[in-house]
Amino acid sequence: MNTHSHSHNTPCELCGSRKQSLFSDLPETQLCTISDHKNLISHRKGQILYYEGTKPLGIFCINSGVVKIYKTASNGKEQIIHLAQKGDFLGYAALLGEENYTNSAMIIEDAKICFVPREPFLNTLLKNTEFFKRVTKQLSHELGVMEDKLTDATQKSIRERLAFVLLQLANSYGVEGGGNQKIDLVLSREEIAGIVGTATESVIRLLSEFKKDDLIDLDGKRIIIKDKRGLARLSDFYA
Amino acid sequence: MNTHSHSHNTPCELCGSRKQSLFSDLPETQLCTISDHKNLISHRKGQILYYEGTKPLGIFCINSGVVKIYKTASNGKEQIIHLAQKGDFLGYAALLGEENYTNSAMIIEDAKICFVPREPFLNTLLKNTEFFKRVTKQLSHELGVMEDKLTDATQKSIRERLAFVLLQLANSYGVEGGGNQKIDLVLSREEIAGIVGTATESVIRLLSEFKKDDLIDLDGKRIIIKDKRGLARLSDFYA
DNA sequence: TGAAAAGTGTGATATATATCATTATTTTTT
DNA sequence: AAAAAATAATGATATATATCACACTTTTCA
Repeated sequence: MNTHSHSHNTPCELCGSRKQSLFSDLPETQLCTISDHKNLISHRKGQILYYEGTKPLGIFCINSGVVKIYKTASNGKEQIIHLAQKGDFLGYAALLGEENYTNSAMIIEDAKICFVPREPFLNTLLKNTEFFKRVTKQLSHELGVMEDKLTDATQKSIRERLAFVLLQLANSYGVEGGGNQKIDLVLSREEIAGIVGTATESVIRLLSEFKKDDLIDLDGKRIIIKDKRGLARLSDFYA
Repeated sequence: MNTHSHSHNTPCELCGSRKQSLFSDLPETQLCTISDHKNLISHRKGQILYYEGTKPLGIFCINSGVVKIYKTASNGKEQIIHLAQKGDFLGYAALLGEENYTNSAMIIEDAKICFVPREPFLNTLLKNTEFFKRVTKQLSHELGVMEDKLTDATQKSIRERLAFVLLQLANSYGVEGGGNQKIDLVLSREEIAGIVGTATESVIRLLSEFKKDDLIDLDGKRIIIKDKRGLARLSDFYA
């Protein structure tokens, strides 16, 4: 390993996104094991991290950028399962499930991502039960989230779901400005449709409807949330 | 513990459904720990095992019978997440996720179910890494299944989904008879609607349409699969 | 055993959303 | 900077499915 690649390959101990990740509580020695084997790679928007149906060789830990996790349905449309960002782990479910990837991952905002090979990851998991528990806890949590998504998908209208998705995006990617919140993430209308689970045209139409109703504003691809409460009412999400 | 309850409380070592469960590879001593703390309870159809939002105190292992795992949507309708049967574990995701139950569980076919309290279960998990891995593997697998369900829910029609659900039910609960397969499980039309994620009337209408098209036959609540291939074609499920 | 309740089946109707077609706009490429 | 490609927007249309209303049947239970 040369000096150059080292300078790009910050050790986990010093990694800023570690604190937000499942690695946050790992003791020094185990962190070093991970760190020694990991490999930081820069990815440009549009690149594929892995494909559904292929064999996982390790896990990915996002240092910066945004990744969409999606499935391609039999009609060719993409269902986006979730958007992963800084600190998120990718691909560990497939690894732990001893299955091929059940989904694909594509970079949607330029990203730096560490790859940790199977062995050091699994070894650390087995050596450190607390860490194992933490990973399992995350897995269980994601299962609960998926149950919510399924229920919403079958029982709510597209309008409700879109309003809800906008609120979630604002939560995760919102930046303040002029009293409003702007969703600071470039998503095509087609991708928004993939998150909601609907047709692109429906998203376009509903967005302009929301704009007409002063719930949002459109600034090119960016969406500005003007009336959070109104969207929440629309999304049927109280509680 | 008196003789009576003992006779009802077969030790795990002798339990017939154990072989199909996550407990199947547990060594004798650990199995005894579980066995000593478990409690077998008989449940009648309609009884609730646990409610969404409550705290899990242990896990359930189904010895016989069928349990529906469901969520109640904001419109009051039930989304059935899955049907659990002999050998299935229930509630471990909530336990491992250290969260309240994210769903509810109701008996839909008279059942005998063992309850294993939190502590012996978690202790065994931590003592036996192989067992822990196996549970985690199952969890990961379920996550993949949920991704499929979400994608189907957003991208397939109700007709396609109903056809697919019938095939799955035939797989899990089918009994041979007269060359055809009969789904040997009593589900109300409303419950089928809850699995598919649609309105009860739509299920009723589509079922009679399937019958008209000679894909199925209706014998009261039971459904007889006459043309598996036809249903598969309809469900858009090749591969 | 008979009344009440729950579940099933059918019809009429409304409507949200998918689909197809076309134009306008933005982004990318050369 | 022009050309090509991709994306966004809008309109017209079709239709699957939800919803409401009511009759019929089966199950529950008092």
